[in-house]
Amino acid sequence: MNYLDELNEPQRNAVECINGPVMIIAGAGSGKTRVLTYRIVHMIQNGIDPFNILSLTFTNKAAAEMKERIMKLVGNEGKNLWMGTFHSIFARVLRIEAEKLGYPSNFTIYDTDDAKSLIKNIVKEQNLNDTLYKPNTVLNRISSAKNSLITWQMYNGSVDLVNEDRMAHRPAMGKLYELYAKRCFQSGAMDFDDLLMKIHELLERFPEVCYKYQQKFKYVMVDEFQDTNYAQYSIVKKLSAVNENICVVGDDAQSIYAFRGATIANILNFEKDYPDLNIFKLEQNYRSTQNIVNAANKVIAVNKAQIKKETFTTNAEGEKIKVVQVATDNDEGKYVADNIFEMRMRHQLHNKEFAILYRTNSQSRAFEESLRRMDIPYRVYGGISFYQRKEVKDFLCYLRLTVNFNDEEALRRVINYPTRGIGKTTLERATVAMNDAGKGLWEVLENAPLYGIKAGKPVEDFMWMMKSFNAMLSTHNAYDIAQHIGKQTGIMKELYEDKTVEGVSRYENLQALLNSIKEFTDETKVNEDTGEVVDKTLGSYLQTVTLLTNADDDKGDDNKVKLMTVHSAKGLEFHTVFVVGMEEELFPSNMSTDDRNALEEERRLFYVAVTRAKTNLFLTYALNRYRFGRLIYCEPSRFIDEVPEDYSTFVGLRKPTMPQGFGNVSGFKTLDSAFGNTNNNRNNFQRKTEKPFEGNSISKPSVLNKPVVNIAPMPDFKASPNSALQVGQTVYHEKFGKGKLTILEGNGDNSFATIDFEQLGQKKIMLKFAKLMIGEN
DNA sequence: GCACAGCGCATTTTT
DNA sequence: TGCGCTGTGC
Repeated sequence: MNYLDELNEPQRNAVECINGPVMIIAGAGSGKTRVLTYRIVHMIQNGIDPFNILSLTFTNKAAAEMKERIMKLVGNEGKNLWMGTFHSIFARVLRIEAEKLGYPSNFTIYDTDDAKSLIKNIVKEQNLNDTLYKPNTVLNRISSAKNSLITWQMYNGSVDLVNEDRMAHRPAMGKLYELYAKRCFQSGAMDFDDLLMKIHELLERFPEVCYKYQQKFKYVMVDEFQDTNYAQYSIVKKLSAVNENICVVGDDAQSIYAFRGATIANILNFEKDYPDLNIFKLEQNYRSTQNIVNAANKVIAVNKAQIKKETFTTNAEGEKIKVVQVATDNDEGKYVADNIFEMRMRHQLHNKEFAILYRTNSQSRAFEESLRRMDIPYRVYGGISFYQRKEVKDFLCYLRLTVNFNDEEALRRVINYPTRGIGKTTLERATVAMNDAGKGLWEVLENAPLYGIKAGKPVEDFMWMMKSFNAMLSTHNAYDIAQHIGKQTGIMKELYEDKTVEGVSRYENLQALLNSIKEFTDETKVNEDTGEVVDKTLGSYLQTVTLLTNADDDKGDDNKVKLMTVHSAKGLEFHTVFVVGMEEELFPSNMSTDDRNALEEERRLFYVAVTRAKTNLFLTYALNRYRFGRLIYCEPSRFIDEVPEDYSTFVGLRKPTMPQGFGNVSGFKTLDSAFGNTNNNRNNFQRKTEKPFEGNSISKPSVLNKPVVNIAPMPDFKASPNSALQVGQTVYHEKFGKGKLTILEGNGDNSFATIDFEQLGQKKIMLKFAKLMIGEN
């Protein structure tokens, strides 16, 4: 069968348009991967050499899957494609060209933990306030500079940036950037952002190198274009400047990584940069029911910033989206587990067809408990990856140091692990000497007397041992060296003898790591660029390993319910999806509610969550939730309101409580009232009510977030400054009317007022959102 | 150098 | 709440 016949018209047009600049706007579930795959197949079948095709993705997994699909269609030729993540592809190029930039070709890649640890050290060495200069804060600042291709020299030369830092009371930021960059360089290390910035520098400074890769990559494709940052776009643009065969695929509605420097501006600039651009829009959704697609469209339409597009589907109308209110986070867990149990039986579904999606990882606990209690197998995604585990990282640092003595972070990590009597003082003195002399830590320790410090026998022994490891590099493969290191350092023995539960698991983890290294040395790999067999040295192994993440060792086929953040659910689909914790402050996150762009990103995130569902979608929220150890009241998320009633059904499981507002007023019915229970007792959410999934759902109330009672309009409502508020005052709320302020608590953005409203009773209100006007007493 | 108590602080994270 | 970091006491 001809692959072109499997495509709808816009899909086919996009596949067939292989020359010149192309932009494919692909709505959720519109068959994007299929289009990308077939487009490459189409190129190859039209005589384009796979060696000349570069295809960039965001995860190794996505790349691997696509490559596999292509190889099914074109055979082994597909192996010659350059397909991978931005970082892995460019790391490969940088290995070849590193020396031009003054780096060793076996440079180390610092992961985020290495970077933070280095920053922490620098902040300490500079005697700076570590609450002001938190590693995260500093790294984010440096990272966003790098993502915008701003070097430390440019940074310090920019009046705006320097001023910004001064205003934020962090005047040393530019200096920290400089020191950080220099230390990385000295360590022969690049962080993730460097992999992009340095490639750009390479192409910019060495025209002949640039030309070489422009000739090589005659066709360039970029997936998830909405998630690229400025640096990535600049690189891609440069690479394709000669042939201009560049194809980008993305969906602005699914841009959820702006917080990491991704910018939708790239989509808009693309249209500007390539006036003869061919644009294709894939708007037919093959994944979800009409109810889900329509609801998603309505939700995303609330955003102001977006490219116009309307997805549609010819799928069945489907069941309505269930909006579920429960009393507490534990009830939410129970509700979801009960429903999975029930639906599994009733519709013959597998565990793996269910997903529970939440905004923050910490929400997983309640669900884990309830799933365990019902014996439903599940898997939690996210959290720390295998390679970030302490024992794994420690071991990898030995390997890193063996290959690159200048790798300062690795050196610091292992120099006294297992303990060998090299203490803080030695390292502190060496650090001072290192900074004075502008040399690396290894060099200072190696020539300690030269720098006026005593290193001592333990240091000498350690360095001698490391050199002996290093000497094995040319004679032994990665596995042999790794095993030798495990023995020689005593790490394996130490962990083996630890018989605690954690100790056993640590030992197993190291065994797993060793196994994966063995796998690496056993299988023959061919460099896709040159066709030569990849060597099995430790250096080669380390090149591949740093860029792997937990998303890559996904055992996605297990038949288990999947628990993950909405972010990590991107690109996936499930029969039934529970989007849980649909509450203000949680989703949208409280970090996002005071900034329009951030809020719109949260909404796009919600859009991503909704569009993961094929058949059934539940949106659940709790009225009370334990957060940071306290029981707090929650308001339903504003996003719930944005899901039109035409496509949704409200399921009330517990009598809603008054204090949060949105209570049982004007036509709002709960299960209790549907059952004729007119108990009007407020605050009785402790009371056990009916079991979930008994199917007594009723129409979603229309009052959520809308004025609940007729309140006489207040002419000229003007909020008083929060600082002027006092307990006992009569205040006016824009929507809730007149009331008496009874409690004031918190401060700044976290200020709350409890107000006894004349019409509505007590409510706790966050001052950041609800401005109050002070009335006359 | 280690074990433990106490404090403070909490997003999301393809690389 | 629960984790990670810091300081104290052996």
